[in-house]
Amino acid sequence: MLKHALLGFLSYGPMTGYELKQTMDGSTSYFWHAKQSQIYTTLKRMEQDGLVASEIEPQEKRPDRRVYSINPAGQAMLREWLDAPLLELDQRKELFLLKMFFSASVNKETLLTQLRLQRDLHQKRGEHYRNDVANNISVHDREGMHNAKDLLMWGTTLTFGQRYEAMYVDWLDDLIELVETNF
Amino acid sequence: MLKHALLGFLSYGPMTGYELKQTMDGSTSYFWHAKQSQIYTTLKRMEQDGLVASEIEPQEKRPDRRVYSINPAGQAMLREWLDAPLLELDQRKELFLLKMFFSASVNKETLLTQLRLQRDLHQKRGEHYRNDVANNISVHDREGMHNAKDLLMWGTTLTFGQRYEAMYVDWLDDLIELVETNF
DNA sequence: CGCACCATGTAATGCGTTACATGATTTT
DNA sequence: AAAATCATGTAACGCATTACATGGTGCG
Repeated sequence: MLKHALLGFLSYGPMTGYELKQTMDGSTSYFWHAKQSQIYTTLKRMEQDGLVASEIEPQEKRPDRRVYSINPAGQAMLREWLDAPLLELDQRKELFLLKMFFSASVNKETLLTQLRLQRDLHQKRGEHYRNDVANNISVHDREGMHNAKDLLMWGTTLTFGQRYEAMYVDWLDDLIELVETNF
Repeated sequence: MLKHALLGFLSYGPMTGYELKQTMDGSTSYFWHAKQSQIYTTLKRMEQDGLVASEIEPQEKRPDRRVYSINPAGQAMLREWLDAPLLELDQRKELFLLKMFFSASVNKETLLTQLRLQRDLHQKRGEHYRNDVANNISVHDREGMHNAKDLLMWGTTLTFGQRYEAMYVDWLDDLIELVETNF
């Protein structure tokens, strides 16, 4: 749920909706993302529910900023969420696998085109993690605003992303070979 | 989208909403699932849109069955969907990773409990794929109603599921060790 | 006797996306 | 001169979940 992600980020310090969007895009985006519009509406609702507070910070030459900060109720909810174990795995949805499941009747070349494109996309995303995201984390490191545990947890989710993409590419390579010889 | 999954299954032959739910649970559920209620409402909408047709099959001692079959418009839509390549990766959402991202402040033992539980769940799901789902596919094999290509594609999605769970368990093992020594 | 299975659906709510709406400043 | 960035939001729509509602059959 977006609410928890926003509480998590706001626990590091006050931020605007705009900044939250950017921060998410540069960190959790490969396992949690949201559109600008959803962030704004969710923050508004969270304020009504007393989880966060906002203050308008006037600016010249730039639109005014609405800066949100977490308040005690929000902090309590974040803590509760973090402490509660996930008792069940969420069922995933992977459109590409669904397509493959039903693709026996697809023309060989059409299928190979799709598989190679998909391979390319996962390859690129894997590289993106190794470069951009890793870089982003080390920037926060140098800022010295976060402790070693934070960096460990951020790094570990990044590792997950890399391994996931590597596994995906391997699987696609195997499937491409299978289709080339068996279709 | 559920619509495509339903069209895919109905392309194998007519089925009721109830049977579609069961079939999905026993095959695509680890990359595409739906609740009974959603299946019924979606089928209804698809019939209004002219993608499928339904006929009521009266039964004694059992509630009447509403049997759906795919019609030409549905077949065309399925074909179109299968032939169109996915140009972008869908952004995933993985609640557990989000939690880990913000878990630096969580108590060591609480965190380890969560990690071990999660490891257990993924381990079990991996086994489930190796047993139940694989078995399900070989049943369809013996029925002789599907060709070699179908079985190849079904098997390959199953392989994906197994590798995914194996990767997940490995990652959790590494993280557990990291937390044990560094927290 | 109780539980699982067969079999269908509707209503309310929640989460998320797309489209709409504005407009100045800074970078290429 | 055009595009990206800064900065905010609302409205309509779509997909999915949860809860509600019903009731007979078969098995242990």
